[in-house]
Parts: sequence; C-alpha cells; structure tokens
Amino acid sequence: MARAGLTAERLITAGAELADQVGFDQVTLSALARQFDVKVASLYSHLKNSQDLKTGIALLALAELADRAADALAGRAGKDALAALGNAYRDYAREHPGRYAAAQFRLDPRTAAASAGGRHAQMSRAVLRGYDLAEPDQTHAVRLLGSVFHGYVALESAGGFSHSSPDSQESWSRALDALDALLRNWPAPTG
Amino acid sequence: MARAGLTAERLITAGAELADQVGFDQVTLSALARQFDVKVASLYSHLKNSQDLKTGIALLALAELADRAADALAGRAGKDALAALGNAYRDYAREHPGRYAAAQFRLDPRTAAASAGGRHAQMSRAVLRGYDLAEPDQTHAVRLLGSVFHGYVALESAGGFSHSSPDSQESWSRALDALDALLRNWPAPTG
DNA sequence: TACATTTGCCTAAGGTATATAGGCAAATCA
DNA sequence: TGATTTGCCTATATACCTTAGGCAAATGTA
Repeated sequence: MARAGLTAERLITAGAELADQVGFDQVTLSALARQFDVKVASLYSHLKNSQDLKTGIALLALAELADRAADALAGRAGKDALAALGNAYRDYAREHPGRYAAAQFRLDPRTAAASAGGRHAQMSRAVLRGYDLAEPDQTHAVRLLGSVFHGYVALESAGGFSHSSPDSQESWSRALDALDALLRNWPAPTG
Repeated sequence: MARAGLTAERLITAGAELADQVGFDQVTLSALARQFDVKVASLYSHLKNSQDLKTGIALLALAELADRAADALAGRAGKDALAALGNAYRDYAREHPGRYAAAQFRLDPRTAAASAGGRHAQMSRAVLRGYDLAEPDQTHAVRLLGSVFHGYVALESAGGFSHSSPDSQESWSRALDALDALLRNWPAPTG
C-alpha cells in the first residue's frame, strides 16, 4: 500500500484550516482522516490523541498571532502601536475564526509556558511604553488592554454587534480612541 | 416500573449544576441520564435533543444573570451602578463558571430574541444614564463596557491573571476606576 | 545486494455519545 | 371501569475516540 505521507505538522495545519471552515470544536480526527483519505487509527502514529491535535492547533494560532502582532507593531509607538496591536488581534479573529478560537484553548501549564503566550504579554507591555505608566499600573493596564481586545473580538464574532447601527467598525475605532485617552490619563486608584 | 419524574425543567436545572461542576461542554445527555438513573432515550420525551438541553441551560443562565444584575443595580447610579453591574457579571462567572459559559452559547436568532439578552443591553444603557453620553456615543460605550466585562471575566477564568502579582481583584478595581474615568470624560472621535 | 529494523498505515474491537422507532406499563381522563 | 395519553424502556443505527496487533514500505547496515 502506498503511504499518505502524513506528519504531525501537516495534520495540524490541515486541522487549523478545517477549524476556520467549520469551527474549532468541529475539528475531529475523523474529519481529518477523511480529508487525507486515511483511516482514523493511522493518525495515532503522528498525534497522541485528539487533545494533542487541538493543542497543536492552539500553539500554531498563538504563534501566528504573535508574528502578526509583532509585524504590525514594528516601528510604531503610542496610539499607532495601540491600534496596530488591537487590529492585529481583531483582523486575525475575523480572517481565522477557528484559529482564534483555538488560541483560547486551555493549555496545560507546561505547554502554555512553552507557547507564544509570553510574546503576547511582552507586546502589550511594549505598547504601554508609549504611555507613562509605572508598575503596578502597567500591569493593570496590560490586563485592561487584553480584556478590551479579547472581549470586543469575542462579542463581535458572536454576532453581538451585527444587527444594529452604528456599525462595529465605528465602535471599534472609538474603543481604540477611548483606550488611548485612558492610557494618556490613567486615573489614580479610588480611595 | 416506577417513573423517575423527569421534566424539562428538572433536566435543565441539573444540567446547569453539572455545567458548573464539569464545564459546559462536558454536559451530555448521557451524564444527565446517569444522574437520574434513567436510560438516555428517556430524556427525549422531555428534550428535543442535546442542543435543546444546551439552549435551555443558556436561557436559564441569561435569565439568572439578568436577575442578579437587576438586583445589584437597583437604587444605584453613576460609578456605584457601573461597579455593581460589573461585579454582578464577574461574581456570577466565578460562582457559576459552567452557567456563565452557557450564557455565551450561540442561540438561533428567534431564541435569542426571546431570551433575557435584551434585559442585559437595557441594563448597560441604564448604567450609562449616570454619565452624559448622547447617541451614537452611548452605543459605542455600551459595546466597550460589554467588551471589558466579558473580556476580563473570560481572561480571568482562563487563568490569565492568576500566577502573577498584582492580584486580579486589584486589577479589576482599577479597571472599574478606569471605565468610570473614561465615561465621565468620553473622548471625541479622532480625526 | 541482501537482510534486519523501523516506520506508516491497516483491520479489528471496545468504549462513549447522539438519535430514532416501537413497545409496555403507569398515569390520567371519560 | 375502560380508553387514552404519557413516561420510560429495549433495540438499533450512526459517529467519534482509542488501543492492540499485523503487514508492507521505507530505511539502515553489512
């Protein structure tokens, strides 16, 4: 019998594409085996199990997203950098909804530590260097930034902003304006 | 044979509790049938299918969450109201992670329209009445508020803020401070 | 080249979950 | 009391995950 030439990498890449087409949690070993015209059991030579596949897709997405964010950030500072980072996340989620969902997949701590997660945190901090925030405010701001970016993208992709005016692009621009204003004038803690 | 006394409501309630214990997407008809010591097929007298169960849990969670938020909001205005609403969401997510996840379950448009979703939107707008925002800024602000609340809760429950200082409670307080400051001084759109 | 080893895909089989069809007994109604 | 409806059952089909064991293709070695 001829061999199909499977590798973990090809399977994970195909899984990522499948995720974008049908949703991350519709990605199954069975579907993947069908695509490669191979029996399901054959995949176990390349992947430990179904979780291993999902982890691989998550790591791929985290790395791709970090690469895009780093590209977008290069040479920018201040509000330009803020918008670039936010747009990198939002655009990625819109172009690759399945991969974006994969990036939220809960990784075990060791895997997470080896992932591109750290680069994401570093980039948020890089954006904040354009503003004047000392610790611990910088950490608070990193968390707020992440919350707005992730929250907006999640609600938008869930269709939360779709059937009403003003359109979502406008609200997004204003959210970036608002974050910029906030970071330039970060409030002291309330008594 | 004695009857088990199942109803859709009992199944959905038990499903919600199961969701909090093991996670929303581990809620299965099989697990539920085991709990009630009944065969899986018997559940189909009360629920159309597995999606029907999940929809029921989602509607339950949306309604509970809206009730809590309404309670928290009663008699408050301005920053008090803002914090009350935010805390209602965050506390609910921490006490009932499975139900909170269920509230994110994608509903078909007709079901969504009949859900407590509208009450949630109304409550955000009620909070904003304590600030001075005319349309369309009010809508932009509603969306930002939702993004921060949902985004923070999602990242926190994913463990994003857990293994580092400052602690998450502090960042949350500062996020509420920041939102309040922002709403009191909402920036004009950028050229 | 010949043979041994490793690797890749296979069949077989067992487990879990969803879903439908059809039956029988309990509950309800006339 | 008898007729009807309702609730739970068994049986069956499908889909997915996973492990075990086998054989042939690919690779390494003499």
